[in-house]
Amino acid sequence: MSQKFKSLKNDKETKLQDILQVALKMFARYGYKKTTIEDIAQEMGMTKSNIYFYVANKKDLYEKTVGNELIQWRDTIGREVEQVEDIVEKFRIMVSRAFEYLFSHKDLHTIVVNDPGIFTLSRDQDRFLEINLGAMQVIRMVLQQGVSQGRFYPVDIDVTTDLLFSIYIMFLIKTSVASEIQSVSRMVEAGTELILRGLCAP
Amino acid sequence: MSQKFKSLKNDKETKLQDILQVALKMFARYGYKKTTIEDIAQEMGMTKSNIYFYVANKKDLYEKTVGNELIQWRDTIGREVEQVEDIVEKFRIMVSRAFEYLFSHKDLHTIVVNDPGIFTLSRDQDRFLEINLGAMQVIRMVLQQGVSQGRFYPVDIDVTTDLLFSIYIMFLIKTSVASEIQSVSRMVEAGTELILRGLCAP
DNA sequence: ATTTGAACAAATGAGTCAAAAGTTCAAAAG
DNA sequence: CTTTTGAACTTTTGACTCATTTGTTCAAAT
Repeated sequence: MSQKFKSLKNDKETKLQDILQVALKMFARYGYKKTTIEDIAQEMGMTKSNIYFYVANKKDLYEKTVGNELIQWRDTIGREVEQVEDIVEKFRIMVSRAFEYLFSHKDLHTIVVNDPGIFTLSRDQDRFLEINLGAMQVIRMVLQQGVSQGRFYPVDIDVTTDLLFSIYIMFLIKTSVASEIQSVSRMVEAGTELILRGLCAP
Repeated sequence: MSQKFKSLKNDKETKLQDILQVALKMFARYGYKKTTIEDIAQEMGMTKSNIYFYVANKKDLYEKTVGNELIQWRDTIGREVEQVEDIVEKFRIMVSRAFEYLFSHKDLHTIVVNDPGIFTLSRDQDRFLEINLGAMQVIRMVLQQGVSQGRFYPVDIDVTTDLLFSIYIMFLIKTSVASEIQSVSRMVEAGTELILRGLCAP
């Protein structure tokens, strides 16, 4: 029975994932407003009322769709960072791979461009706070390792994590504005080296 | 005649300044939409049509009002920075005084909170680009001095100026969101020290 | 050079309405 | 017991009208 229960849950979770993939394409192509539940149901070959078996409402569907992508993004970078030995190199990889990921996932990138509210500098209007707290955890780990290894200055971990995450979001906002992508990547590079110099103890 | 011309221009400029001061109070109190040209004219003791002798239209009045404040802000900080000898202290003063200024000018602060578009990370939707380019000039000067004195690493001045200005705007956006003011000021302090360490050559 | 009043133009808010989209749920299907 | 459906219900949207307010212009007066 536990077996059956689990397999059923898996089926539901799998179909939800299918829905989220379809929704991702739709939202990227038409935007939130122009995409209807019926559109997505049709593409899935089901009726729109059935969508409500998987999500609570349209907004929930959208947030599950975007949130799903953000989680994969975060976890991918987290895994890649873990595999790097040297702490300075780890920091560089964390930054560069995070930006590369966004550029190579066009649907997510399009959604982000059309919905600037996804990245916000104000914590209390962050619709993906929980996910972002996890992303901050990646930064925090790197700082902690650097400090405990004696490679970094003994900075205040919490404040510095907030600071670096805010700078990261600032760059994401800048890259989300279609124009000026070239100048931003130069700024990211310069910023990474400047901050690494500021972090590293002599 | 040159004398007369000049005094007349001064009168006009002076009255424009009066209008901008009245408009500042009004816009801070009621916001852009709820403030009418008639409100301001009445407060000035003139008719609304006369306002158009000083400004082109309502939007122009608003931008002159805000722009005027931004220019005073920028110039005040610029003057204060000039008077500091030591380059590191100069950098610290530039940052701390810029934030203190905003907090001590409540009308400007209120307007900024109600119109988040005043501070934008996207250059091509910056309504005050010209003024902000001047503000960046203050940063650029400090960087140039630091580098030419050999106190700072020979960083790329243009890219680093862009970077620091973006971080500055990021902080302004965060402080414009009523909440979390305390945590932001700690981040500004931490950020200033981190960046100074990254800038300073050993 | 400044100011005004009167006239004109544009924007706004309230109200109506039908169509479209979102949502619920009892019953059917598997 | 899980999943799906069709039909009914509710909410939102967009198009339209209309009176009022607000923004803007300009010739004439100060």
